[in-house]
Amino acid sequence: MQQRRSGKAARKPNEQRSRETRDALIDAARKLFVDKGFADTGTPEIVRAAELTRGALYHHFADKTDLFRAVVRAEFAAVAEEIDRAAGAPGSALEALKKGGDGFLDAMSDPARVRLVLLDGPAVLGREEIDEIDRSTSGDSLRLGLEAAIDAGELRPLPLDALTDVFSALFDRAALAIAAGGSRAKYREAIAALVDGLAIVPEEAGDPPRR
Amino acid sequence: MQQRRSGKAARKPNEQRSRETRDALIDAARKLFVDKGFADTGTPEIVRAAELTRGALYHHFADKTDLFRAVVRAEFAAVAEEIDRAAGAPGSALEALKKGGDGFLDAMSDPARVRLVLLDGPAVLGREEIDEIDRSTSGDSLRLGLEAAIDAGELRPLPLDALTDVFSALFDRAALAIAAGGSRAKYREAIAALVDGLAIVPEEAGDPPRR
DNA sequence: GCGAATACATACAATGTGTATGTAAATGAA
DNA sequence: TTCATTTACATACACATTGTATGTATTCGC
Repeated sequence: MQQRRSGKAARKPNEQRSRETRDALIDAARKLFVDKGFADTGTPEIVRAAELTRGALYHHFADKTDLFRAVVRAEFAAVAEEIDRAAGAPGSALEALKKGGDGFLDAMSDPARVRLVLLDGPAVLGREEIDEIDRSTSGDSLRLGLEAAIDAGELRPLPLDALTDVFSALFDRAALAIAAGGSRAKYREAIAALVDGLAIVPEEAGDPPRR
Repeated sequence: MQQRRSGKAARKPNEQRSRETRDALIDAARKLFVDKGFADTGTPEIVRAAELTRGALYHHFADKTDLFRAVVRAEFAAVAEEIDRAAGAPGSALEALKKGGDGFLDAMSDPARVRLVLLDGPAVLGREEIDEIDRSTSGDSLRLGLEAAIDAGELRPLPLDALTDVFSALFDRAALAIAAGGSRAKYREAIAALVDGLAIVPEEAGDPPRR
């Protein structure tokens, strides 16, 4: 016989082993980063939780920040997926925007996620990198939605960059506030009012929307 | 003769000495926190820049975070002062809001300040404490402005908490984007459009504002 | 089956944080 | 004035954490 199969639980192929180790580290780190923040979480604690050693961590990640990066990326990916799944049928461009916004707030209903994506993320990785991650995962769907609405003549034409950014800020803050105990209904109302305010009402339709 | 006045540069009274030391620490820390971030700035570096020792730092501040807190508080105070100074004559409630917004963006035109107040601040001290500092310094002027505009019938009635928060987010993001090189004019236009969208147009005035 | 690469574990060096302790000058009461 | 106390630091230290260097067992590719 070869050295394998000697009763001692054979090792898994490298690829699977690596993936499992990485995932274990990311999972453990996510929990700790969320509970105590990036700065107050040490690598010894992370590997203890993952039942590994720091050697494994520094083999798979360049440093602690790089592990955090992986955690945040995974979180963004999960958010994007949830939003996509909740997107549903198109309808009007404005409707799509609204749906997307709701999807975002749903996806962000987890305070842990909010902390990672909106608080520690930008501070640790920098806004620049966070924006890049955002674009690469959620596919710039907000910008596209706004552009479509403007092109469809449903929304007043405004600088797209700024508008996108400003709406993104709106939703981010709403998510932050809701995670902190704020009333989701009130934030939805406020945001809806802002969107409606930018909507172009068909000439003869009379009054602007009242609700 | 007494031991004083022996040519060796007498020490200053305690109060003044303390104030100068604290200020020196805060100044040095501010510069470093801005340049390299909170986490990557060590206390040895700070005291070296301030030409003091860590003993002085830990005498005046509970820990590194407490020093950061002092830096951020000073920054908020400076912002509030600038805004107040730029406030000028009242005019309509909506005008006051606009003035306040411009004042904020002016005060926030320093990227260093943006980083302290909008990036590292919330991450290090927590959003809760930052909000409290904000309220205690800028005196909740945004909320009051919005409330006044609503009461004056110039703005659609919406949940004040959420509206305040959402507008605050708008301005914060604009400041962030402008500090990162974005076009101030575009953000002003986008925000102005949002405000106008919420404005109540007098019954007979006809079209909603176009610009 | 064998050399090379992979996936770790262990040991180590450097740095930073907070604390304990020591000291000189300022303060305040007698 | 004197002297005890408090203030404002400086110095020394104990501890934790980070990243790196090194060692080792498998697995991979030929």
